[in-house]
Amino acid sequence: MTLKNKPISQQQRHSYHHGNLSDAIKELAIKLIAEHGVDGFSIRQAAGILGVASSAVYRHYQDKSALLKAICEDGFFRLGQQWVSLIESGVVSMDVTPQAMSLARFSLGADAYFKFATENPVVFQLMFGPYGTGSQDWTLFQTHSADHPFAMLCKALDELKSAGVISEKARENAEYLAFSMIHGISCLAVSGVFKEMTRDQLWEQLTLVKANLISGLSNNNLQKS
Amino acid sequence: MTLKNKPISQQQRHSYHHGNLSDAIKELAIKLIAEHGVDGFSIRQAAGILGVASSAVYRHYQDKSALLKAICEDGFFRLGQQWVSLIESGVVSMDVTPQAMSLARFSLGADAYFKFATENPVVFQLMFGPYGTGSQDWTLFQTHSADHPFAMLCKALDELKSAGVISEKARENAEYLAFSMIHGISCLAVSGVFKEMTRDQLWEQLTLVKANLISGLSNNNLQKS
DNA sequence: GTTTCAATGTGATCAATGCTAACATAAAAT
DNA sequence: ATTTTATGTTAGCATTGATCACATTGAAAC
Repeated sequence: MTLKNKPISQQQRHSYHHGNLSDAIKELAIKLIAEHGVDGFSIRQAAGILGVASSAVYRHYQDKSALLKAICEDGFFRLGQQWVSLIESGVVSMDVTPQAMSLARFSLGADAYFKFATENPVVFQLMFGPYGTGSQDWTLFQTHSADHPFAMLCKALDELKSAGVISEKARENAEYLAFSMIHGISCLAVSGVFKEMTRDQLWEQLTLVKANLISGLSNNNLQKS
Repeated sequence: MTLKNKPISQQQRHSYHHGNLSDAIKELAIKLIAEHGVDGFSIRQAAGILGVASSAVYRHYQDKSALLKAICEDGFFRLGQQWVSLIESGVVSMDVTPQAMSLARFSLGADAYFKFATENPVVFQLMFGPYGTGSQDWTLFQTHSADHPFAMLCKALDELKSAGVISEKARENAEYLAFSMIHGISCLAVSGVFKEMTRDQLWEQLTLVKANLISGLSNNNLQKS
């Protein structure tokens, strides 16, 4: 996602060059996929809506899967951003214990993840589908960069350990455990399984998951099956 | 999935009628999707491999999405079957407490879910994708039937409650909590996020999830965030 | 046993799609 | 001003999903 941010142009362009086709097609693709599903989406149709020849798209993306993968990359980036911004926006009262602080920050991070998933269902599903983490070249889920969602989760868990909420032993291997749970509820919320729940009921389920996770981690009796 | 089970015929048929096209195309579709992705799969190619005109497929499925949905239906059915069979195969020693018994049965159920997902990644991803739970007509995830995976999960939780492993309060709303966790780990295992883990490491993660879930549920301190 | 008919498979065909190639234009670099 | 690079256009090919009229089969009805 570059910095130029022209909105999807209702106003038709009159110049030969579109000006921001690379971003515009990603934005439009998300909208169209939401309406007609991922394989109801065609580059030709999207290009037509943008008033551009379909072949122009191939100047920006090698093929259809490259376009979808780019959307996934944006998704991971935005998810990371929102995780940070929600955590930082939440730290207003300063007279809290380190324990409560680390818990609140962990909770807000999970909220950000869940919020992103439910507000961007198309992108979220793409991110963990064949064009995202399922794709061959493994650049999307590199956890090394500090602003990656997974790295943030690890950091939140570290804080819980430092604050003494969870033990050192519980901290080990807690990453994938916590990730599984937060991802699981987000996944189901987006998949249609929770179709009949209200928004509030969905968030209530997330609350249960978070509470259960922390409770289990602080108990630290992780005996084998 | 009907009962006739001709294997994918290497031996070419010589009769005008294929005999079991309806099943054969489903079986082949799963194989081809595993190789070339869901939108690299074409009815024409599959029909060609089966030595049949592509139009013949449309005698059995209204369109491509109907075929994929049928695969999802089979998936839910088989998952239910395997859940039952794994549970029942595991109950050999009879001199155990009801607590241990209910725990073991719950654990085996979760194992069956995870096993199905990792052994049938294509079907599992389809099941919770646009053609499965994400499809419009809501027949796939009707939890009413007793042999449905979700119904079995509920039953396993009931047993935990009856055996006194978890409290009545913990039992409330535990369905979606437990489902989220078991589904979450299965989902990630299949999505490619855990690409670098060995099979044993994957199962270790599942063990952690199960332990954390039970631990949290038996603590029952589900305070709101 | 013949007839009838529903189930299943065939071949031709259409519009839409992914993608490429050769060419055109604008913007940027020199 | 000229050249180069980025971006867009038109035409076109091969493949696909889907439908049509027609062919073949097997089994039920007679």
